[in-house]
Amino acid sequence: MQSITDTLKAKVELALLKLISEDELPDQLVVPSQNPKFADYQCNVAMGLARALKKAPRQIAEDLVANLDVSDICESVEIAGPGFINFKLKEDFLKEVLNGMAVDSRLGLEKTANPEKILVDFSSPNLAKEMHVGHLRSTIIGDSIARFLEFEGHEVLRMNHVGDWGTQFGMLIQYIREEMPDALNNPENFKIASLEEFYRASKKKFDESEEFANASRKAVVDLQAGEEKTLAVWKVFCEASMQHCHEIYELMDINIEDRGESAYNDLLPVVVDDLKKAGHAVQTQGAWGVFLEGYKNEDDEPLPTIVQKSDGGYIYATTDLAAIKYRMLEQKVDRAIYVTDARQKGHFEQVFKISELMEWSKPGDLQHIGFGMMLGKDGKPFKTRDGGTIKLKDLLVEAEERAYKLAKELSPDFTEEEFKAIGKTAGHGGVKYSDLSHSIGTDYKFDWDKMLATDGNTAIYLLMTYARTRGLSRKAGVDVNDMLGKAKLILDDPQEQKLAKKIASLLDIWPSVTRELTPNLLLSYLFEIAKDFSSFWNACPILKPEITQETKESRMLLAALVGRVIEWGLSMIGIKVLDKV
RNA sequence: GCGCUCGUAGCUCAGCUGGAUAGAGCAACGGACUUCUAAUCCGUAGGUCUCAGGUUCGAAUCCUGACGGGCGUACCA
Repeated sequence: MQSITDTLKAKVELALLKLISEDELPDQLVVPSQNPKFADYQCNVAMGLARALKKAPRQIAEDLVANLDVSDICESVEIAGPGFINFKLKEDFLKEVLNGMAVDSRLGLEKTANPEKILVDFSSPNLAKEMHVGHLRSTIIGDSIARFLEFEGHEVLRMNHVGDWGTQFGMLIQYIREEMPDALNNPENFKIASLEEFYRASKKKFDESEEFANASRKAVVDLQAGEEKTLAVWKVFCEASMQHCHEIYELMDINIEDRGESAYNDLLPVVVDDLKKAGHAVQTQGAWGVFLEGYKNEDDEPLPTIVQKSDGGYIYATTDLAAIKYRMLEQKVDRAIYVTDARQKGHFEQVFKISELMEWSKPGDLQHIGFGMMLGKDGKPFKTRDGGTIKLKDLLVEAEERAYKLAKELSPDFTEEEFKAIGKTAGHGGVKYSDLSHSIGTDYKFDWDKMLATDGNTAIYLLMTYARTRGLSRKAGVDVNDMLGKAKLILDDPQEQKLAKKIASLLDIWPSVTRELTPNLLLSYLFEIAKDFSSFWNACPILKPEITQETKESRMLLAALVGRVIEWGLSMIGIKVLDKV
């Protein structure tokens, strides 16, 4: 469906083309009015065109309006101030838009006209250790972006580029060899109770025993040489660790496909060879590196991106390049999006540039989305009381417990089953929501109390708003969704009008959310619609006896639309709604 | 040194492809419950958008420079 802005834009463009040529058209022809006092929508182009047209802005505005026919959708068009053109919407048109949204399973949001194959690289923990809060943002943001793109109609590959290779694995392999020989005979029964402890125990032995340390180093060599028995132990370990990860993914309702770094092992020498042959990689202080323009060291000398170490080993740039080559050339993806911590920005810039030099990708094919740090309430990195790393599992369990307790406290008459459902949804959902309600790029402070607050921009507030629409159905004895496509809208009360406009503006918000990949924009919209619904709820009775049948049905229809928008919107960040909260 | 990034209300944060009087939540203060779930709503107050220049009819937004914080700076990821 065309959004109201787009509908207006098309008409303004038509009128404007009578005054100027097509390549003189400004970018933003129509925008929603910032202050509803002025208008619903406004056009600000007259001021900008004054110089080019050598006319007073007000005159241009008048000429534009003279050529403009919006009588079917606008109640009034007024010129104000220096040359703002203000549009006031016709109620019938607003109703038309809402009715269109009501009967569409996608709320009027169209699929993309150009579906692409898009890879989203996210989560990507290191298998040597248990997942911790450091993996949270990548997992949550990546999943949400994948959901956006899937909803848009793209083919999305959700890839878990797990760290399953490297020197730290030697130690762990040797530990299994010595302490858990059973694992080798019965790999299917092998389970690591606590990865963290396992790592710590291995590390301890490594530090204490010279013999063990040497054996560990040997294990790395064996591993890289592809020695069969060592590979078998490694595999056992990786699978056990991966199982841990997927327990967490299941808790968080996240779908992702694993493909470890080790999958690119065979490609590493090939990639370096490619770079050498193309003349991009050159020898530098015993290593091989690519000198890119614009990278300098302290002495203003060119700085290379190392792709092969002086000892012949490969490093992360090599692995990432191999993955890019594989993804672009073999998997033939149109685009790849990397969701990692913002500190890796420089690294990806370099790797992307090298890929472009090799013509594996074009500018824009590869995108790095860097997120800021998750900090504690005090503004310092989020840690346990004694300064340790917080395990992701522990965080999720605590979130669930806190939400469960809160529900018990506030709605004591609910059933145990309902408490549990709220614990899970509001707990895990709250973690997702508090993360995604902030802009991705900047650091944000995590605060338990804020995450679980019943007011403000939180998951609970939205869940509760949705539950209200369900409660209304129960009370009325009729599902509000039955009104979709059936009831006739009446928008007499200011709160009804405000809410109706907010619902319609989804059609404007969503395209920029998917274009810019900004979950926080979607969530602040959902919060606004929930707020407007609450105001409406308080001002506009629905089931009171004095309410006419028509008004009742119209208001139930509005409630149904709000419910559907919230249900859909939360699903875009991986939260399922509940009938009772 | 160089590069990236941030600086907006007491606090947490939006807004940053330039538009009218800079927004929201929390906290503060004042109101509304024999309720359609008050886990809510209505209202009040709160600002030199770090600072200084510049571009522009118009700057929180773009440019330059300072100041302050965070991060990155060749063989870790």
